[in-house]
Amino acid sequence: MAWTDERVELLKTLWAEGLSAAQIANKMGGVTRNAVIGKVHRLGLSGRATPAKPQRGCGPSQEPREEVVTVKPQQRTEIKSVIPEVDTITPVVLDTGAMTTVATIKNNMCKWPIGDPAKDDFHFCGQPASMGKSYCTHHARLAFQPPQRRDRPMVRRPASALLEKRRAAAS
DNA sequence: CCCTGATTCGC
DNA sequence: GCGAATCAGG
Repeated sequence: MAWTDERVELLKTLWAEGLSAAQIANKMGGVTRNAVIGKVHRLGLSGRATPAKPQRGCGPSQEPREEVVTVKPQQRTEIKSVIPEVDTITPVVLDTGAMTTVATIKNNMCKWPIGDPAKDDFHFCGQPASMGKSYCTHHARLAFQPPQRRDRPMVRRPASALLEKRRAAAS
């Protein structure tokens, strides 16, 4: 599938529309999200309302986009009661929106570090973690990111036959 | 595990 | 120019 004038136009439209690369790819068909992203970059139109994108390394310039967000009085469910007894030491009972410090951390609590360990506001996630686990379900997936192919030094796709095969499968 | 965009670089 | 593989992150 080639990038015809029409397809490029559609791509730009959908991209401006706020659709993700995958969604665009699915909508257009014949292309993968990678193709879409690649094309988007080549067209020079990247990063629109893209959240979470602090540029590789450490982006120096960050748009001070200050927007007034409506504060929603999120009603918290009573999950606090789930937290079992606090045997042994730890007289500190900071829970109500407070933080879980190294002193209050329990075996069944997520040990995902939050904040700067050098600062005193450093604490842990503290969310319920599976028995024997160190993190909650959300942080566990971050901690155990599946090994993403590290055989080759970088990109190395020599077998063109394999490419054709994958292409066919994708199409 | 799902997902997002960003980047590299053989083709 | 293209886009798969990979990276980096939510």
